[in-house]
Amino acid sequence: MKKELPKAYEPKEVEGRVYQAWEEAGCFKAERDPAKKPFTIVMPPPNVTGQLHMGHAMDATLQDTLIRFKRMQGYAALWVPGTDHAGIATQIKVEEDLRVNEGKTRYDLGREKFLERVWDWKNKYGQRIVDQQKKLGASCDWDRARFTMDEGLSAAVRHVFVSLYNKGLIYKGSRIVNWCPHCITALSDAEVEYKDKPGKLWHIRYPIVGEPDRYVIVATTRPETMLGDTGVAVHPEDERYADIVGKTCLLPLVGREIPIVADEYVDREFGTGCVKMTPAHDPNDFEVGLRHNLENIRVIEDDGTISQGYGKYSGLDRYEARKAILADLEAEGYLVKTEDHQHNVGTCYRCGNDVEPLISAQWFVKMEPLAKEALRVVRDGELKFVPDRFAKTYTNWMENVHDWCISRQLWWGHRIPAWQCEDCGEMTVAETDPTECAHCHSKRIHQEEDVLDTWFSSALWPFSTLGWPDENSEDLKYFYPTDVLVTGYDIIFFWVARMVFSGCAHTGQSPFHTVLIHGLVRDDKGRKMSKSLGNGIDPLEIIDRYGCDALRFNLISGNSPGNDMRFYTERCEAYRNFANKIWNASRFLLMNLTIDRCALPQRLELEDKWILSKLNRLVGEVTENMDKYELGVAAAKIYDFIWDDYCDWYIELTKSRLQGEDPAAKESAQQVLCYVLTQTLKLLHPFMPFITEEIWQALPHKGDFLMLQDWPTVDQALDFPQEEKSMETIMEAVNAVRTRRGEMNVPPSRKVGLTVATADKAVFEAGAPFFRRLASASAVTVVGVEEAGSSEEMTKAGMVEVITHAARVFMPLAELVDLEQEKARLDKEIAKAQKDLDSLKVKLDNPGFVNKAPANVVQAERERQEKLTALLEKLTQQRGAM
RNA sequence: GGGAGCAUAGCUCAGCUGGUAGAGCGCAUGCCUUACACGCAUGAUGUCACAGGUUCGAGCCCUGUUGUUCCCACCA
Repeated sequence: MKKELPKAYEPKEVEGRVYQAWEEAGCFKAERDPAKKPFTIVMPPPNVTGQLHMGHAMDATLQDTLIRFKRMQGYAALWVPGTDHAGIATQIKVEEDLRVNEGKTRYDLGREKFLERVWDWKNKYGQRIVDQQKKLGASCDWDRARFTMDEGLSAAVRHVFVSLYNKGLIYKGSRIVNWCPHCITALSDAEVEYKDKPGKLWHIRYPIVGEPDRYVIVATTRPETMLGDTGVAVHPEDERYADIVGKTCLLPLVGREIPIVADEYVDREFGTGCVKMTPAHDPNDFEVGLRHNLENIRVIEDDGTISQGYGKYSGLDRYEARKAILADLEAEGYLVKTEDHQHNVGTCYRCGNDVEPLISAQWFVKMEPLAKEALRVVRDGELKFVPDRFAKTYTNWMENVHDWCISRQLWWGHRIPAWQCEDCGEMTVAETDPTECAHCHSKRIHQEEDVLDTWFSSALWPFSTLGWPDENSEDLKYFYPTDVLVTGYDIIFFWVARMVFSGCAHTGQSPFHTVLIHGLVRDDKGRKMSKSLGNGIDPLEIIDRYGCDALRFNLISGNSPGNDMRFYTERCEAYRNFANKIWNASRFLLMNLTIDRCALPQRLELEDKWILSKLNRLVGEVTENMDKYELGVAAAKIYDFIWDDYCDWYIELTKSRLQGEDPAAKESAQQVLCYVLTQTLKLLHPFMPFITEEIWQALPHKGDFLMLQDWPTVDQALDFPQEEKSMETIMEAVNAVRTRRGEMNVPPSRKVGLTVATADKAVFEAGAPFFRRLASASAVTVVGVEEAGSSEEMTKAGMVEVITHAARVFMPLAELVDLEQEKARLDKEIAKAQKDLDSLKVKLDNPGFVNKAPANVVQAERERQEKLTALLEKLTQQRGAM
């Protein structure tokens, strides 16, 4: 049975091998089993050509921990992996590659050839992130891996598009949209990030037509848009301007005559109370324009340059044009003044450039009817957020959501399945490519050039990956709806919200019942990890240095759900040490192991009952914490149990048996050690899968893999509250002796005989061997309370006295005592006991407490009072003897 | 302009339904005690941001204040 393990745990040697063994044995495969309950998680699909970062690592670790836990609990646990085609991100990468290596643009290649390049790119790099996830120990069912542009998922996308279109929930229209002139595409509201930037507020004079020397002064942060001004607005109740409403003014530089209108939108207090209206380039102006029939004149092109027809400004970039226009306004005396002004600028979440609002023909999803159901499922508790405050974030967004712009002027993605007829102008929207116009049967139809927003396909992920829209899909029937969705709070709007309304709309139910939200992993200074800052920490590097288990433990413990965490490499070191601790505890057991079967012995010693009782409670608590998604708390409890209870105490307590002469005692110690370790490994496995599997394989076991073992359950027969207490009185005495020896600087090598005077003779007799090993005792004599001499007598006999609640312990070390120091220490101890006792007395004398507090709390305080009184008495006696 | 989070030991953070404040790292002292120096033992350090309130009892619940971070929102 004996198996040699290296002295220190070497994760690198273990992880790859263990993972391969799991994979080859099919441990990750989820089978549809009518006898089991399903438990499903779909992985947030990372960008197919992306690289694993710390955020992924945390996300995946949480999911893997949950799925392993449920799998061990006997669920048919399915974790669906996959990747996202990531429209803009991927297309930009390939375009960049094309530019750098061949000096070409995508237009040089043409749509078809370019898409071939992207697929090549995807095939080249698509496996990378999957391999990286495997390094994290992810127990996904890889055979079920999906890609958002797979045939099946594309069919789902198309099905949804057609269905929404037919219900009138998808439409095409000319609206003002967020446009990125750098990515040259429309964006959805969610893809715009607002940033506070310092800017200027320019005051410009617009002369009033027919009233020489009269003019209005408008204030603007974007003077270049004046080329597209088609009106000026004032507040209807603004007396300053009442008489000019209805008149027109002359647009400087352009010479266009534009109306002055009155609209509630205008804030009288801001600037001059006059606002220039550029309906084609400002969402508010657009709205005002609708109300007053203002013309929409687009002056900025898709690439951010000024349109033709504006003389020297045409062709200039919008910010170059701004400079030129300002210079001209100034030269011609139209610029009245310039103020500094802080304002909120929309930027593209991909490239960071300023978004240009402009009017464009785009496809939209009508949100209001969809949002209704998505709100209801949360309101009715069919969908819960953990922590629940994120439900509010979600609800708030959903209640105020605008129509979703889903068309993107890209090539990489799901092309919009709509064909426009050149003859009748109507759209034909169909699941299979049409050959003629559905309205006039003309063959002269052509498909829309645009593709769909990437999030349109990810919104279907929980069901499209399971075979939907095929209602006969067995996976869909069995595993859907899924259970928990794990993701960061940063994509609640992008993804979670859209999955929920999509699930509700297309499958009639919320795609999952719980959303577990985690925070961001930041660097050690609290900054977001980012490429531009170069402060990212590569999870693979950490794995390489400290092992996957240490990384996982770090990511799970020490933070609570929904809160950001700072990543400290030092903590990986701490958890590597923890892994090593377990490793060595196991090594110790294996070195002492003579049995080949691990079962609890008939006869249990005091210390066995103590550890078993503690283990039992651990099992209950950890399970409960896991059920409540308190993974960090669960992890901490296991950590403490293994290090403090099992290693620092229990292993030490068994040594006298293991190294003694009694074969039966030897064996029983092994049995309990082995049993407790095995159970603990099961509890730890979801958190630290590799080391636990590796050790378990070396221990006596039944079954093939730890990861497929049953999760431990609470066993009432292993509750030993009395023994726990007894053991604790011994531990208290051991600690007290250690402390005193420490204070007197007695080296551990100096062993002395101890005399223990106690009312619990049996307990301390049972515990006598522990004092030898744990408290440097050469011999232990246990006597009754009445058999020991008074403090005075014992001191005279050269004894040092140590007092605990349950015992007085004497050590013949009087010559080492510094009497003054000793007196001071005792005085301090007495004062503390007295103080505690006093406050206890106040408490217990308070009728409010005695009458209103729960009986068990009152009882506990009474017991404490008794114990403290006894302790104080003993201490006082000892002090008196000095 | 709305909304949310955070404020606990030198640092980073836990603290589950209110019942005598915890961990890791760091620090101090002593130990290579035949599982582990990636270790063992011992020790020091907290007006739980501030002010009120509820309660027999508050780090935890309520109100307000301050500081800080974030999200949402069409003020040019």
